[in-house]
Order: sequence, then C-alpha cells, then structure tokens
Amino acid sequence: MVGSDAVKCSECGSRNIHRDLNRGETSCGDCGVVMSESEIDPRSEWSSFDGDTSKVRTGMPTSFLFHDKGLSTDIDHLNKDYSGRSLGSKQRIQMHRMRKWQRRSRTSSSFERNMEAALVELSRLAGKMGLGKSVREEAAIMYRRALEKDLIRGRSIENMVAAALYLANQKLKTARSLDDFERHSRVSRKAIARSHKIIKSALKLRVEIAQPEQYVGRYANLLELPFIVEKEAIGIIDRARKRDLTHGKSPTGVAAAAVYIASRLTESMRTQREIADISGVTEVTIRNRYKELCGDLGIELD
DNA sequence: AAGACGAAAGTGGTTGA
DNA sequence: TCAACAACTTTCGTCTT
Repeated sequence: MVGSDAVKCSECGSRNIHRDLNRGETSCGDCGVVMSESEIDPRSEWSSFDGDTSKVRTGMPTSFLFHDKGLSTDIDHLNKDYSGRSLGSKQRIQMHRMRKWQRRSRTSSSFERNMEAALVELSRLAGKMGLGKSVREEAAIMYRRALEKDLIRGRSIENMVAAALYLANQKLKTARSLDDFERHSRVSRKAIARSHKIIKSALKLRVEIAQPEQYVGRYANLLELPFIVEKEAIGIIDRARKRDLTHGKSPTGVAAAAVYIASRLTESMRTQREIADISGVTEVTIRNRYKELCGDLGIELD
C-alpha cells in the first residue's frame, strides 16, 4: 500500500479507510464506497496439512469467481522452453497436443462453458448493484452447485444468476430487495422469485427471512446519515418488534420509517421523499409505518 | 413553494378451501 | 384453481411550515 497521505476516500475525502484482506476489498469507513477490489492478498497462505508453513503457491487465494478457481496455468503459443530455446519437433508435437488438451479441459465441456458465461453475468450484475466480493463468491458457489444438480437446463443463465445472487445476498444480509434486483437486471422480479425458490429447495439452503435492521445501514449510507441515526433507527425497530409491530409488514417499509423517525429525532432530518427515493418504499407507506410506530412506542416528533 | 397528510381506488402476492 | 385478504402503491386534493 502507498503512504498514508495518499489513502483518502475518492468520494468523501475521508481518511477512515478500511482494508479487508479476506475480501480483497478497500473501502471507506465513512461513506462505504468500495475503492478497489480483487487485490492480491499479500499474506502467505497458512493452510498446510503437514505442519510445514512454507507457501505452496503465490498469487491470489483460490476463488470461486474464476470458472477454474483461478488455478490454471497457461501454456503459451511460443514453441520455446523456459530458457528461450526452441523446441525440437518431437516436443513441438507434444506441446501442440497439450495445448489442445488444455483448451478442451478448460472450456469444452458444456459445464465449464455455462459456468464461464454465468460468471461474466454475475460480475456484471453484482458490479451494477454494488455488491462486494464475498456475496459474489457465495453466489458463484450456489450457482455451481445448482449447475451440478442440473437445475439450470431449460432456464436462462441470466435468470439463474440473478436468483443465486439474490440468495447469496439474503444469506450474507447485504440488504438488497427484489425491487433492487428488478431495477438492475433484465429478469423480472417474478422470475427471480420463482427461480430462487427452486435453488433454495434443491440445495436445501436455510436462509433467514430479511429483517428490517438489515436495510437500515444501507439506507443510512445512501442518505449520508451519521452513525447515531443508524443506531437510533435500529433501537426503534428493536422496540417495535417487542410490540409485534413488524410482523407481516415489509422489512423495507419498517426500516424506511424507522430511519425517517430517527432522522427527525436528530439534527439530520431527511424528507419522506428522499427516503422513498433511495429505499423504493413509497411516501405513503413510510407515513403509515411511522405513524404506527410513533403511536405505539410513544414517540413525539415536533 | 416544499413537505406532509390522508382518502380512495388499484395492484400483486399469500393463504386456505 | 379460485376467491378472500392484507400490505403496498398510485393518484390527487388539502393542510402546514
């Protein structure tokens, strides 16, 4: 990494930069913007099975984001050996065979071709939605398993990738609703909803249903609200749950209302319109929810 | 003028016969 | 498969700051 002077957030200028080596991500601790991804993990790999701590290989740790998990070695097209000498005809024929074999093994099976196409779409969609590497990895694993179970045949890759990403997002609680997916994917929310259920049951995945708290952090971020507001909003939701005001209500609606109340209780108030815009919940619903919450929790807004 | 309010009608998803 | 149902949205006129 460069000197600390150069490490400033490109968005807000903050120096509160957080580097997550596990996810290969550098992000701003204040506004949450991800500044770079897919960095090479500078640490050596510690996993060794014989107690010997020597590095087995260098480069990035293995990742499910490459269809061959990033471990393939390229056989180049020059008929030279490592020292640059030309190869004899015998070796040349052998090299030719190896290259052909390599091409086959890497992409010729329909499985690998599908996986490759899926990963391209996965990274496109995840990038567009601002989803980090851990979610992408999780989605890639789910997709791979779905592909192994032959769930993809007859359905579009685009559709199933969106479904896998949606599931991964739920599992890792990264707060993206079906509406968010519909906004960024060409696949309809209906199709994503249907496919994600198929994957979920076939892979026997247990994913907790979304809770309002999960959305608070993201909303607060998008609204550039300080952390106290976030904390306040989570407190409100906590109390609301104890009074059973959250059951059967959409988590986004509850979260949006809680953020609205919290923002009004502090100096950094946001309008219903602003919150509606970033959350995808209408002003009317925010109103209904926040009236409910204020009434039952005895919160007074001036 | 902007924001908040609430009534009324419409939409899409869930549930249970 | 269908109807009933609650939550949510859309639209719009009115009130408040």
